[in-house]
Amino acid sequence: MASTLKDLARETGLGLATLSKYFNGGSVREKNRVLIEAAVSKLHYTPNEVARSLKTQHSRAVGVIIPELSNTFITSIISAMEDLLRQQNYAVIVSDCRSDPAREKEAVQFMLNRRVDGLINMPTDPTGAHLQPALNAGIPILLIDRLISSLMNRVSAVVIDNVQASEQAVRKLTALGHRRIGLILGSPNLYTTQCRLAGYLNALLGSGIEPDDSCIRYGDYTMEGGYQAVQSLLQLEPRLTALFVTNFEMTLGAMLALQRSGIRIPEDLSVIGFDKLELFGPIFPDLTLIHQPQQSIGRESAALMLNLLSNPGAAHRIVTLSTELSEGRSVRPL
Amino acid sequence: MASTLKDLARETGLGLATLSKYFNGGSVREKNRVLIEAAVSKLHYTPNEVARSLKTQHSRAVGVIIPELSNTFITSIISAMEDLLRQQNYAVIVSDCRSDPAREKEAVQFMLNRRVDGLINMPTDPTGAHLQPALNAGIPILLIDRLISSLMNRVSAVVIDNVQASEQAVRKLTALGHRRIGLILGSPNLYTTQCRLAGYLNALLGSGIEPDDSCIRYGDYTMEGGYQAVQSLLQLEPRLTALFVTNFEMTLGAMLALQRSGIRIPEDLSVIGFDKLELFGPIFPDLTLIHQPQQSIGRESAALMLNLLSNPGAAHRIVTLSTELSEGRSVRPL
DNA sequence: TTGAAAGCGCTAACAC
DNA sequence: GTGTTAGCGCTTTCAA
Repeated sequence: MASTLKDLARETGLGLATLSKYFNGGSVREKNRVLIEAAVSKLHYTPNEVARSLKTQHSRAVGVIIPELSNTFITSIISAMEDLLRQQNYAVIVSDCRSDPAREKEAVQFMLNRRVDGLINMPTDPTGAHLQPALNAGIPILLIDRLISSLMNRVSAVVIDNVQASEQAVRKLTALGHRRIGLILGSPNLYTTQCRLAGYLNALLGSGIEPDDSCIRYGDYTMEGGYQAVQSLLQLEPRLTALFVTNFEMTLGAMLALQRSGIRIPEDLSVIGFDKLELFGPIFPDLTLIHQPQQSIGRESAALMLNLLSNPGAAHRIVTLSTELSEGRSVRPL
Repeated sequence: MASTLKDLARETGLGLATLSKYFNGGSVREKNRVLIEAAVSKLHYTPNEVARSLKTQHSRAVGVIIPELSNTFITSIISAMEDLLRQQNYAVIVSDCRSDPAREKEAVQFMLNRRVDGLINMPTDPTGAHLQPALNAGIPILLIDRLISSLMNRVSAVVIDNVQASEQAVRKLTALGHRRIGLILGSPNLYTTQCRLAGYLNALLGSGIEPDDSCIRYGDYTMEGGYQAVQSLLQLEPRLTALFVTNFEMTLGAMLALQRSGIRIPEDLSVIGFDKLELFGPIFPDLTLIHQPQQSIGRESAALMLNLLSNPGAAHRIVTLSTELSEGRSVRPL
């Protein structure tokens, strides 16, 4: 259907090598350049990347495997990433594995069959077993948001400093005299959950506060989970004086639950939330929160992957981005 | 690096054709099947889809070009779509053109260079000029969410019945006696904006109400836009008694503005919103709204595309899905 | 600077 | 059922 280099060769009388060189930025005689360009527009020639991929053994495609596509935390990252990758002529093949390890594993094989040059993965399976085939294939792997300890030095990663982010938030509360501080976390087996818990514990211990399991809830990173966690925490005696919620959806759920219980913020309870400056801004303008730089995560990921792609020998790196504590008016001294 | 059919041939002593047949579901002698499977696992063979694509002239990839990746209305559609396409072994290559027609045009060419078998597009350029190269290439094109009138019969589409959705919402208000009904729309040049305006006008005229331009605002489909539109509409004299907001983000913005102005719903104003049952549910549980079936849009799109892909001659179809009016408590008789 | 020719890994005649 | 072979559209030696 589409025209090929052969068609161009016939049209211009030139050889394949000359044409190929022209399209790959080599220098050709001026009069041939003109000849080629005329033929290109006459025949509507466009290079066939599939053939090119087969020959060069580079698909100029990267596979992106994520746990959820309809989550703006993830898609803002992907969006920034895709932008940079496509600028370098890399195609982004996405696969949403719905937080299902089995699908995730299939997705890896799917990507390998298509011979992607690299793999970017926000992992669902915390063991990283699904990545073994990609490691065998020898393509660069980049994790985002979540590390996998058993894969250190074999993959790169872009994450935020979860321990420090959480510690900073909780220290802010302890510094103001709070000692009964509630914590709402995601699923226990997630990397980010564990780090954010560690940061919380660090902060408490740093202030000589004995951690109390009854102040901690696991809310699955969903709005519903945040809502229920708050309802459950409100039963506690002695009451909490402060609360730290560790992702966007749960913060939303928690705020709604608090609002409906008639809890005043910060008079009755100091609250620090997580993520999405731009969305919370209009909805809860006074909320103090930890903000993750999604754009930077996406850009760093793309840059790191592009670097691994063009320097096949390059050592793997872990890039840790820091978060920002955005001060609102939802926290007050005890 | 990776092993090839040739390697398998050497290992098993079989010919290429036999191996190829085996991998494409043909029948081979039982003892050869065993032989092949042993060799496959020994050599870690995985078929090279790039080579296959070149040979068959089918990439088994579809390009998805959208105006925004960090928008859950869009990504819930893509998510459902990608799921079905990957099940049929189609790769989904995404490109976020940031609502920029120039990028959108580049994205089309990018996809064509990669020889995608089909293109799915939520169009930014309402003229459809960017799709011309894809039409020339003869690959199936599927529009989602927005039609392009000049391309009728040359592309397929999956849309919701915007006129009917809007008309239904506004008729509900007129039936209850409302005559001063505010309308908040997206950008004037968008297909959906025009349809939703048409539905509004139909409903008013059906009740003998003279439309009044001063009741209509264009809010760019953003939360900020919805917020400002409400502030502007609140100045009107005589006052509105009802309001219809035509997408998710603007509904959110409008509700916040109303809440902050101390307007009681439905006592002071009847309100009907748009989209996202599941998110509004927890936030504004009593809101009456028009709900678009995103999952169905995604599934229908995938099914339609798969059909076009396997029946190259198939005629283009426009699939119109209907919306659902979810009754809350934000509307009352005048 | 240019052209001829080989080959990337696969599929699909075709002959056996 | 199986093997041989040509060729998809490109890049890349190598020689001119």
